[in-house]
Amino acid sequence: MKKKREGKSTSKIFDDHDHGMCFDDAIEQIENYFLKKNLQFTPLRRKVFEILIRDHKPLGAYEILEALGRDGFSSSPPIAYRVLDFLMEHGFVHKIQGLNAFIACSNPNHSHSPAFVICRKCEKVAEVDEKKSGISFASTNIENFEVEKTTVEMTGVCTTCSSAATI
Amino acid sequence: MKKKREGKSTSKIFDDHDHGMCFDDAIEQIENYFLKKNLQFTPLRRKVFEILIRDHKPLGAYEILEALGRDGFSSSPPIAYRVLDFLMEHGFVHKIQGLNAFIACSNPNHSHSPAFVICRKCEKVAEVDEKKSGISFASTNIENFEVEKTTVEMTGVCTTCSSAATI
DNA sequence: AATTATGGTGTTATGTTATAACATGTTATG
DNA sequence: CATAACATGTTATAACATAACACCATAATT
Repeated sequence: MKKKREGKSTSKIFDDHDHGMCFDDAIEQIENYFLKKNLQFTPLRRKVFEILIRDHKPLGAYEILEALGRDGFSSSPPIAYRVLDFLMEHGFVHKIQGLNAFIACSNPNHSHSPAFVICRKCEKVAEVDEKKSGISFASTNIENFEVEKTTVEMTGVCTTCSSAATI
Repeated sequence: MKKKREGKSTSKIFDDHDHGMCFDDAIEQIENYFLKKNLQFTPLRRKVFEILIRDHKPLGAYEILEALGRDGFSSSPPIAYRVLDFLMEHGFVHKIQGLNAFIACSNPNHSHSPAFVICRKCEKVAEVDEKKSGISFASTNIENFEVEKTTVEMTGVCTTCSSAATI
């Protein structure tokens, strides 16, 4: 059995960017980044990133694998997980813990501590920044602990879904 | 192969409560809550909660199942997952997404939006409130979206682990 | 040029986490 | 008693993730 990962939404936070720009910009950014860092932006890595950025929605590792298979790449699990780990290390992909899914980063230049808004009905996901989320990371500073990474996910229902349906 | 979920720490946030009190209080609280709500605090549910509260550390579902088996309960997966879902619904157990593990709530009276501090070395977990975490949920209010649940996890290294070792 | 090291990809097998579907028992209610 | 609602039990399988090792290309070293 398969979980669905699809849906439409007109909620602002999910649609407040130009997706065409988003795709081109993102590809260019990642290319430049890897060039500068002397890292290989191989066909496989490019393909995984393209799969994620073109849908601009969270995909499970096995969905990515299917897409890779359709495009002539190997589709055994380690392939996807390795590339995803690599892209996550460099901040171009994030994992949505609540969905066991992966999504292309919306703003590699900005926050390294992204927050996500997840509609549990349509499973659309928006990456938001401090101001939009109302969550302040400003003083994330805990006694006797060095925070390396923060996971912030807000699950709920977007207006589109809540106005459309029952529970 | 099995992941370890153990370790020691003297960091304040991990040890700033009296565990004896914690156990007794928690049992009493959950009993009262279920009584008031007319819900059954069955032997199985009690056992699962006791397993979690006595260790006071995150346990995987299958670790809980082993413990249940040792205590004469069934140890097939749905048993644990159902009870955990039930206890989570009522706020007595939280899931630590970053560890795929479950932990007893430290303060059922307080925040419904807990934040967790997770040491990636010893895997100790502390549930913290807004003030301690430096994260403010005060204005968590997103346009066109109704937030139902927040997940906040801060992963890093506690002082004990960082002073003890190499990476 | 041969050797070795490194990094990327491929493959098999298996480990780990979670749920579907259905059966059985138990308690509350009409 | 009948029946509904809830709790637990069981089997099977789905979904997610990693270990371990093989192969090939390119870079660095001799």
